[in-house]
Amino acid sequence: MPDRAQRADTRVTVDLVIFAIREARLQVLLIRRAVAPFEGRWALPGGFVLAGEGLEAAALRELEEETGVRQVYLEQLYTFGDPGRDPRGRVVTVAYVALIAADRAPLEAGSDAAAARWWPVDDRPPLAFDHDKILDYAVERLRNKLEYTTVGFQLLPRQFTLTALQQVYEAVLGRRLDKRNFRRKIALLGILTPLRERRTEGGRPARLYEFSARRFEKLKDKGILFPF
Amino acid sequence: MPDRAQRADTRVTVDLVIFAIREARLQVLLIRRAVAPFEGRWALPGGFVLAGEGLEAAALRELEEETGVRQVYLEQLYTFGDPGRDPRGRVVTVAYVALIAADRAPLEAGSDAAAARWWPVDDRPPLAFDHDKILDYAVERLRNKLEYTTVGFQLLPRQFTLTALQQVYEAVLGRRLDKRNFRRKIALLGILTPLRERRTEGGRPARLYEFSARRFEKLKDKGILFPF
DNA sequence: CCAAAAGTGTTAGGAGTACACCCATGG
DNA sequence: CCATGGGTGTACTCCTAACACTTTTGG
Repeated sequence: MPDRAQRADTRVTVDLVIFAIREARLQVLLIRRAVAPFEGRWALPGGFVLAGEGLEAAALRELEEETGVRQVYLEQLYTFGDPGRDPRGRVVTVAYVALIAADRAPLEAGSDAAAARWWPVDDRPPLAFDHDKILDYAVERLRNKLEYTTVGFQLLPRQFTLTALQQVYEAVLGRRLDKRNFRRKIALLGILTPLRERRTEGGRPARLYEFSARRFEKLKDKGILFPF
Repeated sequence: MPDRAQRADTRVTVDLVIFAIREARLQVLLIRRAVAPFEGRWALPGGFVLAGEGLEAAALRELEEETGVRQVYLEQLYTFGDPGRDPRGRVVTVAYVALIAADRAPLEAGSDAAAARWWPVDDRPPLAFDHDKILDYAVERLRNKLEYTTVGFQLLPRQFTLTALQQVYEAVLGRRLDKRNFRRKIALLGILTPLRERRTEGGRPARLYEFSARRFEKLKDKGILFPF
């Protein structure tokens, strides 16, 4: 039987990988650490789980503290607990992924001196702790989930154009998609409600759409998904 | 800032969902609890993570303690940390899924009085703690993974017949598959090495095969998977 | 009338599904 | 020779991917 020293208590944190599409790229919100260890390095936002607080509740609390946003898509990613991942002692962290719509992303990309800013995931600084590993895994999961769920809609405002939707897929997957094939497949799913129009930059005005969760429920039962 | 009482230390456990195919059914290894809470109830095997021990290392250690097997497929499933999930206090558990080949599954299905036995997942007793939720989620994940990875081979001995492979898929997915279509798709993947023959029960001798990991590596790069 | 982005169909190839009979062995 | 499980091919449908031009607006 393990004695008390062996099954020592452990500190548990949650870390957040907060994604948004900005400037047609997949970006992640990072915090510059003000204290040791890794002082001055960029890191994923996160913090300790409080007594009597659920893991997801802790993640939501941290998310609101960092960004001010609520009611966002949040999903548990993985739990990292290697001894030595935190030089201060045994810390197990439960990583979560949050997706924020572009129009709700709170922070402008500031100067390098800012304490928090968005970074493109494929053009970012080295991170503190094992956060590079966590972020890489989050990107991989997001790519996979994009193909068989509706998480892509979480990265858009409520009303959006088909081009904007396609740009989300292209930004996350990191490759171009064929416009006609993309539109046909989306249309085939029948989960979008067309609205009125609105012009944007440059050319011909684009029709706006809304995601129809009701229709999607029926599709999920049939196992119909997002094959891009 | 949270004070000491708020970010109280927490005990961290690992719980194991150990699957095997026995009697052509998907079964799970359960332990009868000898002590409170939930004394006499069946539960997933598990235990505390030791000081200085990684999470996966703890899972492997528990697995070997329970079953004596090593070098099995092991994958982190999800982390459960609701306050109140354990009446003794705050316990966060990291759940793992292990897959054991039928010929390495150590225990015979014993009497009800045994401390550990295999149960069919769809015909099992109610479990202690939140273990029903954990097990249900594990089954769901296994079903999904079966369709786009090679985890199915982990549930078979090194040498197996195509019928045995098909039975694994049928047991996990819970539905019958067409024999000709199944064989064609497996052959198309080209990841099996045919061996010599061996008869088994009843009729015509069946050819044995081995899984060829080398060939599979190439397929993974191309995104070719298991579409059943 | 020019620039800019929106919108729209057809074709060819590959994958999935449904389906029934003969073969090799042991007893 | 019979019981038992092993092994094989075809036809139809549907999904995927490749591919280029016209339309609508603002300036």
